[in-house]
Amino acid sequence: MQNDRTGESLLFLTDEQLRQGIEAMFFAYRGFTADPDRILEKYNYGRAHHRAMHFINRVPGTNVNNLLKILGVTKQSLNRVLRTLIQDELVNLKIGTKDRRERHLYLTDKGKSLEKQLSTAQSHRMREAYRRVGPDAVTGFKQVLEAMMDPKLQVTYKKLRSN
Amino acid sequence: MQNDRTGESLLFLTDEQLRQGIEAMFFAYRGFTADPDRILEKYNYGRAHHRAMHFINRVPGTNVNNLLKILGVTKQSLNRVLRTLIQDELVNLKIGTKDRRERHLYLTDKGKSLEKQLSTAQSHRMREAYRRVGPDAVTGFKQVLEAMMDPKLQVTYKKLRSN
DNA sequence: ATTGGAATGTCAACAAGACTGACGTAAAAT
DNA sequence: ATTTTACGTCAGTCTTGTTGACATTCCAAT
Repeated sequence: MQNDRTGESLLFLTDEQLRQGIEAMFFAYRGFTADPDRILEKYNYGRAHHRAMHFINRVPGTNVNNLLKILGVTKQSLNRVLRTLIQDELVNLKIGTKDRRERHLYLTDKGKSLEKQLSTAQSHRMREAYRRVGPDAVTGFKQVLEAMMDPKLQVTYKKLRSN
Repeated sequence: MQNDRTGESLLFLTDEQLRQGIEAMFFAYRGFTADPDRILEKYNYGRAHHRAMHFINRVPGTNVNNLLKILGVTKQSLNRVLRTLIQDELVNLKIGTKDRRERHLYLTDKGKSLEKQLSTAQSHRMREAYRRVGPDAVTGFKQVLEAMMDPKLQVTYKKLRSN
């Protein structure tokens, strides 16, 4: 017997249904990163560079500490990436005026251009997926993802929305 | 029939909406892997071991080549992981009877037990998320993820469902 | 029966990207 | 004056991915 798709049926979610969700996440994430990865390879950058650029673009002028919290890596790990991005003039440092210990991060025009290229590629796949499944599915998609986040990251995620 | 707002509203998908989707994937994937990662650490295994065990459990008796296609890594990379899993007696090899070049992979009882532990942890988070958002959102979630996969992986994903 | 190619394993070398630990410097806060 | 914070950096390690080269086994076609 099939479960009817009412609220009650969620109490009887099968292992199989949950496994499908797990596998969907796994395979979809591969697709999600595939297009930017191809572009990054040409410039000898990796996913770590992409993520840094994405969030520097999203929160221009962020300091390093804030970026660390968003990315969830160590400062040593981020520093390695930032160093190359600054050397290659994709990212600019500005020392804080109020607190001169802080470094504020900005994308240069060159950085903005690459970031645009990457996000366009990534968005394109997402836009296509959205188009195929329709707006209601998109709403559900975002709701489930948000509910799967760690509480702290959920807060971070919501804060980004209000920028 | 599709929602009649479909075509229209999607034409106005803003960069902002797409960016939110990108960030939701990024943050949610962190949550998705967080619980199993904590368990794996105790046994000195990594995500690669988890993935291998997951799919060996899912497709018992799979040969190496098939597993390689699912995982999308090189045989050398997989081999390193399999070697430790076999040494630790989590995975069993059986040489094919029909084609004796092939190695068929199975989880041992010990392997099944760890896999169960990992999938329980991962499913728990997903079940909670599903419960909070309701069944319609879950449907949308899976639809978008499926639409985001590379076509070949989409086929792989569907094949797994019919096991 | 021989041979070509497929499936698999294995060695070596390497790189990205994560980690920990330790240390240094500048500047803000107490 | 001292402590704390923000940031950078050096060194070493680990996982997980990569290429390339080579060996073994053995099915299948000639």
